[in-house]
Amino acid sequence: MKETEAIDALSALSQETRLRIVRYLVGCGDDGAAAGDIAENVDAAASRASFHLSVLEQASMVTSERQSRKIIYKADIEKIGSLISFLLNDCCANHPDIRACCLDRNSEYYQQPP
Amino acid sequence: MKETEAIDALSALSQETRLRIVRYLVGCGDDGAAAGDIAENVDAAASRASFHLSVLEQASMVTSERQSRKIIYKADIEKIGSLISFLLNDCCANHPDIRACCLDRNSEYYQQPP
DNA sequence: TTCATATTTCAATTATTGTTGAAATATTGT
DNA sequence: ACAATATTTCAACAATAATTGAAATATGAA
Repeated sequence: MKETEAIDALSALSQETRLRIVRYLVGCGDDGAAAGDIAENVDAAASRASFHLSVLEQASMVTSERQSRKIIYKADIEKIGSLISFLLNDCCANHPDIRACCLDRNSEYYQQPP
Repeated sequence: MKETEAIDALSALSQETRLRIVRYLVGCGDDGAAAGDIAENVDAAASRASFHLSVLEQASMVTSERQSRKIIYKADIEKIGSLISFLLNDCCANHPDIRACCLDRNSEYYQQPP
């Protein structure tokens, strides 16, 4: 992920309504959710949700696809991961103390350091 | 880290000059760098660097302390880690695919999942 | 005290972002 | 074709953020 993409992504996530949308969509998993459903769940007018969804899509944090009348949005898990990777590696030079903060001791990926 | 703090942190990092400042300060490690040194290194006027440093400090991404004439800024490694934790855990519900993106296979903490 | 250095604060300006409701577009069912 | 549903686009406005250069503040040295 390039710096400009990362800035767009960070900027997209730095807004309450949009952060709520992402949280909701991550929870929806691969089913995603329709724009109207999202608007209702984050308690925003349709036009407002639509605007914020377009910002998130611009920043590649979500994808959209029309399914008959509805437009289904999904969190773009890989791109969100890339952003976190960017923060860890590019931006923070893979700093070991920053990395340590992020490891979840309950994750199956975690191993006590030697 | 609370949502409002996370939004402040994301917002602070979503700006080119500020991202450069953080990158530079992470590179400076525990020595930190003086405001003037930072301004020069990110190629910004003193007042502009000062403004952006205050935004970063507000958001707890950096700390400052006066050392005689100079004001030394340091990256707040722990808080930056908390932000990444927030993205991984709170915001993204500890989604395994997002977490996988972020784990560095060369890290001593990494273990192949069972 | 006076001067030089380091940094911040301020006001003015410009640029970007967010909100609202109404109108426009796209799709489906009758 | 018409009506109903789902969503986006638009224009107007309000709010926030960024840049600039000049002036103010703090520190240390002669």
